[in-house]
Formats: sequence, C-alpha cells, structure tokens
Amino acid sequence: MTKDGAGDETPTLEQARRQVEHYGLDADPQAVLVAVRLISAGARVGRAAEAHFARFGLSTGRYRLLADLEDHGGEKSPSRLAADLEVSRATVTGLLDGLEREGLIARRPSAEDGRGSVAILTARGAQRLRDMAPEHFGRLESMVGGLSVEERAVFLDLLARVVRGSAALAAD
Amino acid sequence: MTKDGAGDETPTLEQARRQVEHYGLDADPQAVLVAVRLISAGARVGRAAEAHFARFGLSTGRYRLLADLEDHGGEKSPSRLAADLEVSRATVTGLLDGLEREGLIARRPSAEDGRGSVAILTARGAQRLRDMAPEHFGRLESMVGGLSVEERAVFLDLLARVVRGSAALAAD
DNA sequence: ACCAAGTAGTTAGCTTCCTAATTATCTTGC
DNA sequence: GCAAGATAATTAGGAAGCTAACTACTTGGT
Repeated sequence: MTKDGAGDETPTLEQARRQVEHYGLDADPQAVLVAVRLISAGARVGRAAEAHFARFGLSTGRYRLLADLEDHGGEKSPSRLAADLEVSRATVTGLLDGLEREGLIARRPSAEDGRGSVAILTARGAQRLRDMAPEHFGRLESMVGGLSVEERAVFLDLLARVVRGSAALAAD
Repeated sequence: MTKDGAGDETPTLEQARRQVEHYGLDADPQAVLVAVRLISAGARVGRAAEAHFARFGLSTGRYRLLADLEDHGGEKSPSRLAADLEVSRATVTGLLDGLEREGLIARRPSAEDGRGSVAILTARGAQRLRDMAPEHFGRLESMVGGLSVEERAVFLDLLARVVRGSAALAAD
C-alpha cells in the first residue's frame, strides 16, 4: 500500500541518489528526496490553491485575510494582520487595496493610534465568505479525502515538524 | 509524542471548527485543518526555499532548472524543461534569460528542429552547482532531520497522495 | 506539392509576494 | 518639553509564476 505506484512524481529517488553521488557527498538520498519533494509539493499545492480561490474572485492571500478578519470579529489593524498571516506589512497593504477596491473590506483610521488604521470586514465581504463556504470547505475536504483520520493526524504532526525544520533552510 | 506542542501553528483546530460551525456546514474540521495547514505550509516552505537559494544567487526555479539540466547531461530543449519542471514554457524562457545573463547556461539553435533551441549548462553553471552542493544538500538534510527514516517514508507517501488530492482543489 | 493545423519559443501584461525607503505619528530619556 | 529613536502604513521597484497572443517553423491530409 505504501508502494510508490505514482510514476509521475517529479523528482525521483534515482535523481536524488545520482546527485548526491555525483558530488561525492555522504548525504542521505532519502532525506534529500523528502526535502526536494516537499519544496516541489509546496509550489504545486500553492498553485492549486491559487486556482481554487480564483474561482471566487480572490487569491489565497486575500481569502486568508478575509477569513482571519471574520474569525477575529471583523476588525483588525494591518500590522496585526501581517503578524497573524505571516506576511509582510507591505503585502497586507496590497491585499487590503484589492479587497477595498472590491468593497469587501473598508479602512478606517484607528481611534487609539494616529498612525494606525483598522481594516473592517464589510457586509459584502462577509457575504462573499458565506457564498463560497459550502464549495470551499467541500473542496478542502475532498483534497485530503484520500487520507484516513489516523493518517491525517500523522500527516499534521509530520507537516508541523517539517515546517519547523524548513526554518533551517533559510536560517543562519 | 504526537502532542501538539507547537503553539505557533498558524491556523488552529479551534479556528477550523469555529468556521465550519459558523456556516452551519457538516465538514470535518480536522480535514479542513489539514488542508488549510497544507496550503499555509506550502507557502512557508516555498519562501524558505526561496531564501535558501538566494544565498547562492539563484531562485528555486533557476536552481531546479540548472539541476535538471545537469542530471540530463547538460542539454535540454526549453519545452522539455517546462514539461519536466512542471512550469509553463513562458516561465522557462524567463528562467533561461536570467541564467544566460549570468553565464550559467547558453542557448543554441536546435540541429533537428528549426523552431527549437537547446539550453546548455556552461562550465560556470556546473561550477555553481558544485560550489553550492555541500551546503545545499546539508541544509536539505537538516530540514527533514527531525524525522526518522520510517517517518520520512510515511511522509513521502502521504505527501504524494495529498498532492494528488490537491488537483481536486482546482479541478472541474 | 500545398495549405491547414499544430508546436517551439518569445513577448506582453497580470498577480503575488518580497525588501528598502518614505512619511507620519508615538514614546522615551534627558 | 523636546529631540531621538521606534513603529504604522504606504510607495517604489524587483522576481517568479501565469495566460494569451504573436512569429517562425514543421507536419499531415488531400
């Protein structure tokens, strides 16, 4: 069951082995393969998500912002959004620009801080989330539908650990 | 051992549960969480990889192209590169432009096909790969170093199945 | 042999994200 | 109480990916 069987998986164990050998390194080809596949999978899933959100006139970033806003009561400062979504403040500015243009959020100056502002989910923004919910969650569910409940738990755990490890890629 | 313990995982099970409830849907919050975390993890890993390759003056796409070229004997047509790397031909044109500007690849018209051309790994390109190999593979290894050999095999299997499932996101 | 349709590569224009620099405001330390 | 430094948001500019449209060549049907 754990047999490979795929056939079209982009980087193969063979390629990984060949590369490691080629440079005379003692790295574990399996570990390298996992890392490379993960990077590749990240890009593919990201693109699939982008296409998914595009069906609703949103991007991954815009949807995440909208959903985060609603989950937080409909109001949040751009800085907090940036921190919570783990993107830069400049990116949040861009996402808000697009969402504001479509009337899904509104900006209001902050009452407490003269420098700051607050992003507010509009009725139209909330409606958009409501409209897409059934299909959105349905598709998300079918995305992982091939995994059993236990497998999902395992995957969640492994994924978290690998994401933590990915910090090592960029770190120093 | 499978305990959460993370604390900073971006979307939580609570959030997923709240959202599903909020819309009165019967989706499984755990499945939704897995999907959402995967999308989020994909973006994070992608950015980490981008930062990693930037240390060597490359991007993820450029590195993948260079590595694929070397693995294939140093010569390949842009179309095949696009197919093998799973990006569009236009993207390959852009990657080749950048790599050619830095002298890491060269372009030559195809002998067999008057429309086609061939990308060739230059000595300098091969050298670049050689220079970065020890650190590159070392970092890749440490990225998944938190996983045992068995866990890596499981992860590889689950990852492949979930990537296949991600097609369902965009499909239809 | 020739015209139609397909394919290779590029170009143009879009989006997302980034970093760095700018402007305005807040907060501290003296 | 005011100058110096931090912080909020924006702007400007860059890279990677996409699709669609264009050019040049090849191939296949009649």
